[in-house]
Amino acid sequence: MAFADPKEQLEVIKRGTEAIIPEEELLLKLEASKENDRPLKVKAGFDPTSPDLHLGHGIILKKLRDFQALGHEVLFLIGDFTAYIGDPSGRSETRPAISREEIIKNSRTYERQVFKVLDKKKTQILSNSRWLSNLGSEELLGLTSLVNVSRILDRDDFSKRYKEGISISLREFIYPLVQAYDSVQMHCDVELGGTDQTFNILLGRDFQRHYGQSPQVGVFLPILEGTDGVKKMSKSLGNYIGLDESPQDIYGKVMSISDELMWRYYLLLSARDEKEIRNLKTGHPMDAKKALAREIVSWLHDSQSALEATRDFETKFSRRSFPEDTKEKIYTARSRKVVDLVLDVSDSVNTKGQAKRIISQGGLVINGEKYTDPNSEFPESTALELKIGKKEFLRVAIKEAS
RNA sequence: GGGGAGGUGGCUGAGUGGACAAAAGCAGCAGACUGUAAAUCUGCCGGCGAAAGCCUACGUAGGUUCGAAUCCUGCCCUCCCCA
Repeated sequence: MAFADPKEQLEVIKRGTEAIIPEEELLLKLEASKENDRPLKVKAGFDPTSPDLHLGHGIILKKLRDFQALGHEVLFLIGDFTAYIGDPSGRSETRPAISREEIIKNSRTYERQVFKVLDKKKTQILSNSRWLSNLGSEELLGLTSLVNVSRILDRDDFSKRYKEGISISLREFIYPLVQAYDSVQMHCDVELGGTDQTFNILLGRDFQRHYGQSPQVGVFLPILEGTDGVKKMSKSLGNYIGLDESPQDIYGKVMSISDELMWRYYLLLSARDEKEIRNLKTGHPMDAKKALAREIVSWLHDSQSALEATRDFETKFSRRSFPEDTKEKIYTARSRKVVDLVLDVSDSVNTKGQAKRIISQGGLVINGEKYTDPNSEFPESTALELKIGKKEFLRVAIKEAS
């Protein structure tokens, strides 16, 4: 296929990135690629430490997608071996160990989620255990001699931990080395990652050079803040929006971010150009937020689901009435108390204490009526509409216990 | 190898024999307010129980005691200093 003009390609690639190191080299690579009619190999690696990818990963996937649209080849690396080591990047403590089974399970879910964004035909999925689990100690030692301790301690996250007297395990020092070694094995031209990956990705350049390869170019993307607006989006902080979540959940979570954060999300996740965004800023913030939520849902699902999620949200919150596609549940009445009803039927309530708390604080509405006494009885009807807290809506069919 | 300091609820962190299901802050949840939010305010925030109360929990395993997060011993883990 014919590649576009390298300079134009570079412009597309640059959009939304934080840094390209070194930029001139990328241009050279793009030129060579066009000349030889050979696509660039673009790497991005994710460690399957949790079953869900989120919008933070989404930013990187989007950029990979850009590369694909320009005709390049994406090597999507599942860090099933590196997950086992635990990436210390940006961490203030050692990652908890994760079991093999979990890693395998998570890897599978990644493959599915990734293709919500990437073009299957231009993507190769690789696992680094393929070469890392057979890496001999001799070779590993060879890698360790390529890096100086002082250089590794220069890293912000390490030096901070060191100064604060927080433990650093030797295995964490190994992590950047094997990530860099991945690039050697994969012969990458480009590696994408968040800015927290700077050290690891640049180390890949040194390693490739050492192995006689032309060093990869690092393309760095901004780190997305989580829904709390302060910390980086991550599963362990619980402030994430998963790529795999339902349209309703994604929509709702986007709507729950602050106005300020919304503009950051626009910048990093929306396809809209600056002019459009500026235009939205003059309107009502809620409309802008709805537009963003809708855009993100249609990106991860489709426009039909986005429309439905919009409607659902409006009935639920703006009009505070019952959504159409409410979950239906059957409750086999072991008692007539509302606490038991809530406990058995709700997905979000797990203990009786929690059920009592929600009820006594006014979070339970049955058929439009508030129930504040946990021990009161629900009405004698075979079908009830429950609202539990602000987010959970249920239609419950009552079945008498036999 | 030697010496010292520690390990408390999701997190930070107080508590040094009974008043401790354990201060305070953060996070979370509910309510009010609103433009969905955010911010703010109010309340809740181990489990079971209508309640009285019971059970589980202060790294882990034992012990002392009428009574232990608090004292003793072994073990595990972390940090600092020296070698």
